[in-house]
Amino acid sequence: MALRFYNSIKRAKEDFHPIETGKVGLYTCGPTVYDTAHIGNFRTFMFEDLLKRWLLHLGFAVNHVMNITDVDDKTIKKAQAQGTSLLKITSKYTDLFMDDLNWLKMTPATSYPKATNSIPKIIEMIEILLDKKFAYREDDGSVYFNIKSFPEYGKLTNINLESQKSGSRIVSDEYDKDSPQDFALWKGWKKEDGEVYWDAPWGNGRPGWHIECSAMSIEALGNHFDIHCGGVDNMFPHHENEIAQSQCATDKPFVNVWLHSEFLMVDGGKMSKSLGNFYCVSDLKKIGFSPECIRYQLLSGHYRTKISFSIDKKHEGDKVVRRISNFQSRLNKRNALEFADGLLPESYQKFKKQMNDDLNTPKALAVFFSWMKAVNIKLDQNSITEIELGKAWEFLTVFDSIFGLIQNSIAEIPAEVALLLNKRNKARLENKWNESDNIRDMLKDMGWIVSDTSSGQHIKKTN
RNA sequence: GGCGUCGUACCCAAGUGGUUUAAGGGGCCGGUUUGCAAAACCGUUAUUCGCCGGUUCGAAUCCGGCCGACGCCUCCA
Repeated sequence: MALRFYNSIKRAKEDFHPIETGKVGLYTCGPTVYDTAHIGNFRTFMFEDLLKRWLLHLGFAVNHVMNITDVDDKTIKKAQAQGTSLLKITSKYTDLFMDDLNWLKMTPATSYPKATNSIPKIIEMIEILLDKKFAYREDDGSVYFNIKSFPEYGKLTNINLESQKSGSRIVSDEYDKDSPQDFALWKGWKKEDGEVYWDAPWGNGRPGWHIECSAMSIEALGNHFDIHCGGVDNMFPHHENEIAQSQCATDKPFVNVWLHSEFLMVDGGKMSKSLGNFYCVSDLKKIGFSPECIRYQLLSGHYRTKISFSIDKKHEGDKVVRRISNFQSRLNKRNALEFADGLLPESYQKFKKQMNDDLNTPKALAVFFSWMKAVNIKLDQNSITEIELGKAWEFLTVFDSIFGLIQNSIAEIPAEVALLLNKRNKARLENKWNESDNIRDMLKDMGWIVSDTSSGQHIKKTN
């Protein structure tokens, strides 16, 4: 089955054809680094990572660009509140973001351009828009995009401007605009901005809310590229505005495929900073979540449906991760790797079909689990052939290169714990069950759970 | 007010007209294994898809109505 995606702007699934054969230009809206990202933010980044991993698996050369928005109202406000520089704030939260990405086993983007490094391109684009009369200047040095000049405005989100309710934003807006829905390309310098400004032909100031994504994506991927991703909340106005300013500036179609991931819900509502109902990676780490467990929770629902995140589901993810990891060690014990020669089992074709169908991860996982069960039965019955072992190893390897659920990091075991384990092992060999059980209790009090498996003692940290 | 999504077992979650007399995961229960415990492995678990009506030879899947949940329209993944 051909690779298909649900293209938001078409509101339908369509076959994917890259502009340049074998290559994909992928732009994913990155974080605004004013605070720690929460797990809802990472749902989107995880989806984008999955998309990239799948494209890579299919053999595409992917140029993945994720921007870092390091100047806007919030970053400036935060820097002022903390009495520090914008750079200090943004580099702190950029570092934290990268640490979290890494911990969650996300594969790095090809590049992470920063808004503050793209000012020349931003200015260049605004100048073009001014020249072409798509934009206009105001007395305070700001520049606005005139949305009435772009007939296609609203195409992505099916928005009819006349029917929109006048929101509070318009009332409270401190800038002058011809039409309330026009958006800022450039915000003229104000006292509150302090040191934060750049020179532009029409006056000092800083980029508006959306232009940086257009500038960075076009700079890195060209005027017209394949895929642009983000969360559904970015559709309006962010992506709508990107389309308007980009197409008016370049006279080219901007993006072929728009992919939007749904929200992560918590307690029946969307997880968000403003509602205060969010978990950060560090919160989850503290209560014992592994990256694999989080990956499972975020990837086990389809990216276009709302999924609920819950602490109660930790057990579910843990168990799945354990089963798959255990499956790997079962295969390992049979030296499956030695028989692997690139052949894949039939189930892989089903798996591929599901992934190709708009990244249907729930179905792909179902295919994988059914297959794993069948192989487990053969392993139990000792009726598996060497060819099958090799194929199993290959499929498991492919599977994990996409989902990243196998836990191979063995926790650091403190010396005192290792000592007790040794002691217990000795006792067991001498059938001293009382001593063995006592040591197990001691370890439990210290926060370690020991299990006796056919391959010896297995130790795991409790939460 | 405008635009849009969803309602499937105890929980999560696929399936959008017949190959589904509804995937997969968790939980529960049962079995295998085991010094014990845990883990692992296997099996069982919805005649039914929010409610009502309609279309059809045939509907969870299409249409209409009702009820309920959620999202966007304002910075937000």
